[in-house]
Amino acid sequence: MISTSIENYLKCIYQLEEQLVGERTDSTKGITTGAIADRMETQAPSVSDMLRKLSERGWATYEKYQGTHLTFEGRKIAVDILRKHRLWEVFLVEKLGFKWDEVHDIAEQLEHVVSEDLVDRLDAWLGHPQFDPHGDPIPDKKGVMRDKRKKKSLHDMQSGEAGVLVGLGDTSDTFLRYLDSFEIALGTRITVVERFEFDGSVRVL
Amino acid sequence: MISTSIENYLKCIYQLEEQLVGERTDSTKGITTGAIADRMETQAPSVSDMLRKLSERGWATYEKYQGTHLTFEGRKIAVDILRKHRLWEVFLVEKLGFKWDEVHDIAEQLEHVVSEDLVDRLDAWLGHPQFDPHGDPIPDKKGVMRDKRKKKSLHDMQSGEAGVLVGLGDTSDTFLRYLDSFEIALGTRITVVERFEFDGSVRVL
DNA sequence: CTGCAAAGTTAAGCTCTCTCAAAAACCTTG
DNA sequence: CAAGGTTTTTGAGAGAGCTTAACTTTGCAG
Repeated sequence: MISTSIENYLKCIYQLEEQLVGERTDSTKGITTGAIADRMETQAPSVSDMLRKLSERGWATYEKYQGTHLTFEGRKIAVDILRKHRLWEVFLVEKLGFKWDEVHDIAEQLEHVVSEDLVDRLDAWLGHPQFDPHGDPIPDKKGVMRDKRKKKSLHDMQSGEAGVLVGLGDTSDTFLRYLDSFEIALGTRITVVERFEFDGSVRVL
Repeated sequence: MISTSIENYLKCIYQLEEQLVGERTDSTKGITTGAIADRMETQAPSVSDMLRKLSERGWATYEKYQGTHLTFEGRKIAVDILRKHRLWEVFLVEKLGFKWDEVHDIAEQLEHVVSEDLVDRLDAWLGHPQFDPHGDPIPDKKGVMRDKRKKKSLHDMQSGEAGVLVGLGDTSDTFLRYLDSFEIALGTRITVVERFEFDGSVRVL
């Protein structure tokens, strides 16, 4: 039996690893205890404890002071949780009419419901959606994400360049509501008007 | 914060109390520790522990060796869980196409998801259903069940009497599958053909 | 290359919920 | 109405997951 807590740790580590892919990094060291503790809003000792347990169970590699990496098995579990999370988000927004900034906490609970049959049916009934309401790709049953869109970060765009918003780096409620207030949503066409080099922010249209 | 465990105990006690209403009973003693332990498939000491905790929190009355009764507050929580359980069952059967004997375990998990908004939207989206797939009434937001049908137990029917199946006493998977094998479902018209007094069973058509 | 601050780990202890064993209360029956 | 059997409670303890405090390792700055 995999506890909810373990599922959350695996998901967290997975997402931190994903995040690193985008950044230039040495990656000699794994995901650090501190990074995990920050993201999970818990204390470092809890993380140390859990990392030991995860490596005992074969879901993560872990050497003291060296951080952690998910194993293949661990990644499989994490991706499955992510799949459930994002499918439920689609359900909440498309069927129940929630706004995209309201669904995270609920999906966080629903993602831990255990039933392969349920997930399969939900997926099929929703029409095998490829992206969740925040534009994040939804892995298929085998854990494969087919993200066919060419994504480009706003920071890497030049003045005058245009594109369509397909995803977000920060999906916090406050940021989502901030975007809502400008009527910016997934699918909104955006043109970069001005770049402020001093802090990397941009003004868009 | 109400734990999943507490929710399950409250629901269990509620259902045992409901069950007693139908039976002629002295009811001087409350719901017994043993009955709860049986139904929850746990040990009696766990139940004693929990009853103490429930009464401390004001959700049940409890005197040693005298069994327990839910307070008004406790009953409110139990009914709310039941509402969620049954709404999710409707969802699983009507939207995702599960069979009525497959949904119990999943609903058992979904019922613990916490979000008032979610339940309200689910209820509205399903069209405020009055009954779950097993024919049990779904309480409204205020906890009121409006079960307008006149129910009669099979055991109380005479030979030759007919009626429509609207609910079940036993909703175990095995019993539901047994009924399925005879193509008996909610809404099926049933006529009592024969009564076997020796064990109270009946043959129906 | 050394010393010190930051990061990480170990240790001790808390809560929750469970179990098994033993003691206590209850109740039925002769 | 007492004796025995059943039910319930108490007690001791385990495992998961958390916290704080104390200690260790790391790695950067001088």
